[in-house]
Amino acid sequence: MRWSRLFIPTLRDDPADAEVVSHRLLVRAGYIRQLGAGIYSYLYLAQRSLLKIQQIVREEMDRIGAQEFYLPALNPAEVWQESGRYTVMGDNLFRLKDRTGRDLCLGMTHEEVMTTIARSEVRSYKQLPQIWYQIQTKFRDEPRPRNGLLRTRQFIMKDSYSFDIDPAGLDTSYDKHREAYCRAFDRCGLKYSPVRAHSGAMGGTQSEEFMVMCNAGEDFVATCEKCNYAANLEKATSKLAPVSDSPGPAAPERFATPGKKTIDEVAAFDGLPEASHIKTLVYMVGDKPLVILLRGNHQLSEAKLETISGGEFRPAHPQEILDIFGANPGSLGPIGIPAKKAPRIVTDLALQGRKNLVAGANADDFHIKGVEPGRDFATEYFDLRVIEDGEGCPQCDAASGATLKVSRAIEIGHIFKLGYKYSESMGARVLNEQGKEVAPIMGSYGIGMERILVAAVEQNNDANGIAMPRSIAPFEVVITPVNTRDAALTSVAEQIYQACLDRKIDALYDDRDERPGVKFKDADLIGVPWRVTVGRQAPSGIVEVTRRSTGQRSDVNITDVVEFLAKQE
RNA sequence: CGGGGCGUAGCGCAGCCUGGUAGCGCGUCUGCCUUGGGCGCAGAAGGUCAUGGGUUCGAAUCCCGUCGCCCCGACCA
Repeated sequence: MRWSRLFIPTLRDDPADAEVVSHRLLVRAGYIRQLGAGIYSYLYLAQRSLLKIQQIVREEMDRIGAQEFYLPALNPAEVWQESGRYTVMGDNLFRLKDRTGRDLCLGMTHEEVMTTIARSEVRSYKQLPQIWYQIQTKFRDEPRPRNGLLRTRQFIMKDSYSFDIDPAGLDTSYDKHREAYCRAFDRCGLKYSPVRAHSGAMGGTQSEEFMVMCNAGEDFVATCEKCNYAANLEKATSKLAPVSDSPGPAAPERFATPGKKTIDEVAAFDGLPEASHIKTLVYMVGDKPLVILLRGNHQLSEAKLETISGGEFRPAHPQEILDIFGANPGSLGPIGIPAKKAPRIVTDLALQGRKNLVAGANADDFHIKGVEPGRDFATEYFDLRVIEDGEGCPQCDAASGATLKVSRAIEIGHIFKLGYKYSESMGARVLNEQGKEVAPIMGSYGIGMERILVAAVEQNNDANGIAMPRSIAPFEVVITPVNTRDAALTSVAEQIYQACLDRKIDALYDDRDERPGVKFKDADLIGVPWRVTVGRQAPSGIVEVTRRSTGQRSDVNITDVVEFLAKQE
């Protein structure tokens, strides 16, 4: 392509409304323009890049035997009502009505549509396994779109769905996806890590996210510095330093704590560390209260709560708390809850085996000391807290001193064993070898296309702009004659450009009548990985090749330059 | 949904407090010049000041409403 004929609207200044690097650079480099909140137009450069990303993903999906479909984005509401997600997804689902008043929605993923196809067409275990995928636009009415292409309301996703006759089959489909994802992300030039992920209330048995560590990310990942442990913070566990409690009294003792409500106020008042206090939280699961006990200095993980709550939950309102406990937040505890309420009490593992603790007395301005879980109240134990940076790795020997580091990350892909949720709820059935009707077991697997682009820019940029990995760069090479009015230079440039095309190298010919500085700046900004500068040495048969990522330059004979370029990364 | 900020030329911004008919830099166009890192000179075009209402002789400026966008939080298969 000849740059003089292209629409590449680069900007000198950063756009005012862009914060994160990738957003700023993609706008400045003329890849994208915003149309509305969370809605972007992908201009020529972004489209070229995204098409390359999609092609890589497509090739890797095809390699594992997956079959590409093209499915409707516009879905009848009934399909989503059947799976239950019409209500579960709440306001995140874009909803609309057609002229006759029928309810429709815009697909945010395609479990429902895929399952609809499977249930009406797949009859026998002999037809399984199947892996079906699509690379299409998805719609989500995000409460808060942000960070350029990172979180948008319309985006391109590769999503695939596997159907297997049994869990072993699902394992195979899942593993195939894992491999395909690693290959695809490697080919895209990303540094990423698969991490254990929270599988949500869907009842999934296993789930991994593919994460790219960078500050623009919205997710948090805990990684071990010494082993391969890596988990989403929603899922991460840790080893805590053991706490030895003094024996304390034989039975809990009530004491006055006038005006002390928060853990740190009570701790300062009674002189015991925060870790010797019990934090009491109250949630409503449906219309039933759930009491959650944590160590005073620990944080509740709502993601972990979700796996044990058995339903939709929310923090209890002050009035509900008063009704249950007869006391206000700040003085709540597991002992002395009015018997007729008898709420379920769950306790974080960090409190198991502890004694001589302080909890609220369920009377305003009073606490109880000498509390021992198990002895003084009955409870179930679960992992319920959010781990913190610097805690011990759950996988390493405690003696090794290996600690976890919490970092921000972008989720570029997610693989997920769905189980029977959709096949059950939507009535997909096949006959097994015994002639018995069974629900196929499903997996669902997603990759965010724009997020690969975003992650690539986040990982590969400098003060001059983007340094795109070659495999997904809009162009692989830019040929830059230093002076377009010098026919000796332009004829060499033209010749190299044509030779690149013949050699199937994606080349951009910067034939603009601009000063060299302008061309260099623009080439650096848009991130073309290789530049061939046709300048002062051209008359003696030499051009200069510059690698964008490192700035490294080599003088190359004009006759060799195309082969040289073909060999580089 | 709660909190904060912003909306003036394609982009970045000033002007608003203290009302008097809109300005700067970059970009764009024309001509000259220049050609290895956003060069220089001269000239030009380009604005319903987000929008609706109000106050006023007069509103970008003051008041009220609405819309949009950004950030923080809540939320996020």
